Amino acid sequence: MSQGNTDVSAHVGAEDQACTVRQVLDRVGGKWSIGILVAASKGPVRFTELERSVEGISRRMLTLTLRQLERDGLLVRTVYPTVPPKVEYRATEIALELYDSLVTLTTWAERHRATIAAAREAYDREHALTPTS
Amino acid sequence: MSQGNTDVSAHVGAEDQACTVRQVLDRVGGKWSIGILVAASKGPVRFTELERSVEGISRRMLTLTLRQLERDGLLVRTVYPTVPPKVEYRATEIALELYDSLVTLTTWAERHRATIAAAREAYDREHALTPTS
DNA sequence: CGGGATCCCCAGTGATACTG
DNA sequence: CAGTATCACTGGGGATCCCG
Repeated sequence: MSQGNTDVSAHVGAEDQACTVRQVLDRVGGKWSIGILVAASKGPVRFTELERSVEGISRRMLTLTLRQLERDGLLVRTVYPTVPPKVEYRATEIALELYDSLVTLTTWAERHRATIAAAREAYDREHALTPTS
Repeated sequence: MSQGNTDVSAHVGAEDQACTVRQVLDRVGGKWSIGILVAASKGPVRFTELERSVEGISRRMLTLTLRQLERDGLLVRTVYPTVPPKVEYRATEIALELYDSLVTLTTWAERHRATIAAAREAYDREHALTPTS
């Protein structure tokens, strides 16, 4: 707290920040959370729509992830008691805000994509050389 | 190759964004990555220092995570061939940039901490009600 | 259609001991 | 000091079947 940090009134220390970040990561770090969030951020979406759009997800994981996101208040589940059951999932305000924040990470990745690729290549080469160099 | 723009205003589709975010998440989504990054962002740090500062981490996971971060070019490993071996880990530029981006997530979490807590409580209550209402 | 319940597998992780 | 090696465990996630 020796330094005036972001406008957020909070003056969390580095350790606390790490902790807070972890909380977010635990929330959206799941293998499918982001995909679902993305799909739902474009408007209400139905279960089977998600099943197709997220691509690769199983029914089980779709349900589980949906429940988790709903529990955290990132999605709203609406059931229409029609003859063929119909359920819609809608992203909440905070989910959309979160999505915006995630874009920051995307830009970071875009910016340094080449750098990271180079670093990996260098690392892999250096660790594949025959010992007894 | 088809894209040569540096300004991230690029029009990546939602699906691509989800994919990109996942890449970042896979990189720092590990249980210990953030903690190490935080510790290393404050200046060069030694192995045992990390072992103590990250608190809770095992030698094995420290090594593994360190290697992964090094491979991705987020950390630089420097070995001093002194009598007692000495190795220092230093966060790179892009790691510090990433850290900045992660702060965005922190602020999000701070802002909506109460909202999320309330959502959870509501969800849990609603799903614990005695059947046969 | 939209799930819940069950079984199973394996990647990630922890604990401990050994080495240069 | 800074790792590496080995073993054992856990739970995240896939597959499948069933139900309202």
